[in-house]
Amino acid sequence: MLSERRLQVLRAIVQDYVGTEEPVGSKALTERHNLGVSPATVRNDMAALEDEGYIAQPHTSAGRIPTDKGYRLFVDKLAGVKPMTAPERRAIQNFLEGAVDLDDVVARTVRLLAQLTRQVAVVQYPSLTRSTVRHVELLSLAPARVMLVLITDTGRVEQRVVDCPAPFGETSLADLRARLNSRVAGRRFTDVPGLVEDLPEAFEVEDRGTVSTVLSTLLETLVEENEERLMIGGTANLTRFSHDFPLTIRPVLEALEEQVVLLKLLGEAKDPGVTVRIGHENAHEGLNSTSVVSVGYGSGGEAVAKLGVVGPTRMDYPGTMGAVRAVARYVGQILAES
Amino acid sequence: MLSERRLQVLRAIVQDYVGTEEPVGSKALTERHNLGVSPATVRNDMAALEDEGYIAQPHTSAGRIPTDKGYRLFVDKLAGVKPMTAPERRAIQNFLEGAVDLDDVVARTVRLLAQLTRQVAVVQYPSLTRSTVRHVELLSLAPARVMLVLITDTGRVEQRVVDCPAPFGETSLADLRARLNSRVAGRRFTDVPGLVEDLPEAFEVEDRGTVSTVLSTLLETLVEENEERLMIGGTANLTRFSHDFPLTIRPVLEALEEQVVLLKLLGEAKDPGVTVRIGHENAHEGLNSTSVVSVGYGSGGEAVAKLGVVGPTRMDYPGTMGAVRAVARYVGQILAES
DNA sequence: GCCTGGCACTCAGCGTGTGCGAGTGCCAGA
DNA sequence: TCTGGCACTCGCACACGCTGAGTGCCAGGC
Repeated sequence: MLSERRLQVLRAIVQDYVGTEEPVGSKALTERHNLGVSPATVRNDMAALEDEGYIAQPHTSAGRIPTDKGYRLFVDKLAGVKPMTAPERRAIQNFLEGAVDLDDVVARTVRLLAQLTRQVAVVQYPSLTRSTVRHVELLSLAPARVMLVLITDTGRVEQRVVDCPAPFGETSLADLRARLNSRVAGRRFTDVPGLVEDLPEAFEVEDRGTVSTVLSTLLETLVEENEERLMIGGTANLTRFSHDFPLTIRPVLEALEEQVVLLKLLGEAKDPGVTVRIGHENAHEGLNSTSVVSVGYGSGGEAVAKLGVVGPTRMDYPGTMGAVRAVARYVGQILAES
Repeated sequence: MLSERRLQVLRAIVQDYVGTEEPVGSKALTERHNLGVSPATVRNDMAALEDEGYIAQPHTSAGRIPTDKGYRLFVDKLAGVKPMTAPERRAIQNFLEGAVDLDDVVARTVRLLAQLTRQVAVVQYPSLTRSTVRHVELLSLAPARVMLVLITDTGRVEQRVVDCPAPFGETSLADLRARLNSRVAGRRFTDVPGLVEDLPEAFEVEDRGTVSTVLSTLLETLVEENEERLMIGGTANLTRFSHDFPLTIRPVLEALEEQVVLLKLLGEAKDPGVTVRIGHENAHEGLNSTSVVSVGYGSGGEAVAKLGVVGPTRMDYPGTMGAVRAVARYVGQILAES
């Protein structure tokens, strides 16, 4: 177990390193933080911290920098979440309130997060697993062609064109529309399959094929929608660090282009609160020199999707976590209102 | 007017520079291209080309590199468009044919372009100015709340929630839906305003306010939709050139995040064919060291939107133009089919 | 037992100096 | 008009030495 002072030293190292972006030595530490001890003592503490793997030297005769493990300890034990100031909170709220539709909410959130944290922002579209169906609309495009429009309570609209096995009359269509809505409107996506199972039986034999086709398309859409989309922004912020890790920017950009990677990244975070994954804790290789700060957000109490930022391991964790948490809260509010 | 040989020399310089990314000298030129003259002669030609502003020296005692003006001449007079090979064309077609909806088409196109050209790809969503309305759907969410869903022939779906000034009954809603669709279905966006102008008059006085509100929201949506969205990909390719212009990557990334800038960029290209904007020809400062190759695409003969790539001025113009043109063609085909 | 000051050591970074070589411009001759 | 030759320029790579920040270790003090 590390002594209290050694933890202080580690905290000071992390803070200084995040600020200066340069390895920090024992003398500088005692000067900038009043630890009440001499550099020599700090050196001993540093040696101990290095033995334990919390800090490392880039090369002999250089200062120390925190390791992933050091950051982890810092985040877990040494630093809290820095709350946003009241003006900042107001600014967030104002900015988000101008949104006109879901796309706009997500786009604004991305820009906001990127600006606040000066890092790369990633926002997942609200998921539909927890969502409910607001309305299902069926339109006849041609005798044997139906357009299916699904409207969710999160404001998403999805459409599919269905080719029917047989012509389908307007009255049958209206009938199906009415029956469908009375059963699934207001219900959760996950419940829909069970609710419509026996629906074809209510129709004439010649229409049953079409009804089944429409229903299976609907179920398909529900599932597909679950494969989330996401939006990303602020990649220009990556270049702020390019002088430190110019060769790392490449794989990071590549990873950020792979939606699958990002979805996994966000998905891994299971905590109810803000989750931080540091350096090698990220499964994806290209992101081994970055940290991901993410959190779930949702319209009710429940999280329906995630958002977060990607930045260098050397980031201002308390501030970033505060910003991410605050943005998530306000996005949740906005979604609940609309 | 430049002599034929001098044009040859310019072409050779551009080709070599694109290939090697290093300033090219007179000796290397005569060795790699059989121009039939000695390096000394080439030097004289180079001096002339430099006087005219087609090439420049990064510093004394270095080889020459093409200027923006040089590239311009190269693109206009010295190089054609390199057509795709048959296997490449097949690959493009196969890749695009797997798309399930409009989002998917655009997403695939971006990835395809980025891969083919190994540069940053930008694809504008198909514009709606030329589009027609397939269907307008109205749903009652609450007594004084209506959801408006607009479905276009390009497969786009847009929705807006309308707060009505007064409660609006189901029958009135059905009436409005029917009248609206009979007037605008199949019509062009631009024609819609004139077609619905007198529609409120057909309704009872107490409903007219609501009808007007719904109609103006519809018109708003049509206009807003015109403010195009776009998708971008392949930014990781920028890093391939970072060793040449490490300080330029920042403004480029920033410019690429500004949708407005990109839309302007694509919008500027007026030619029916492939348009190339080189270096300082781009209005935006951040893109002064890049070239933009763009082209319109559309489902019929008409171009409904644009797509293109952004890369360093030192790019393989014939190949890039070929790829851009080919992709645009196939995307047009796909859109026409669906 | 822990902290402190002192001391010798290490080593990245920086500025200077030097040689190399690619490339140039110019000129006289074919 | 082209060519070969020649002197010149200058960026680049490498070697060298210095400096200073930082370290580890140790003996002495509280």
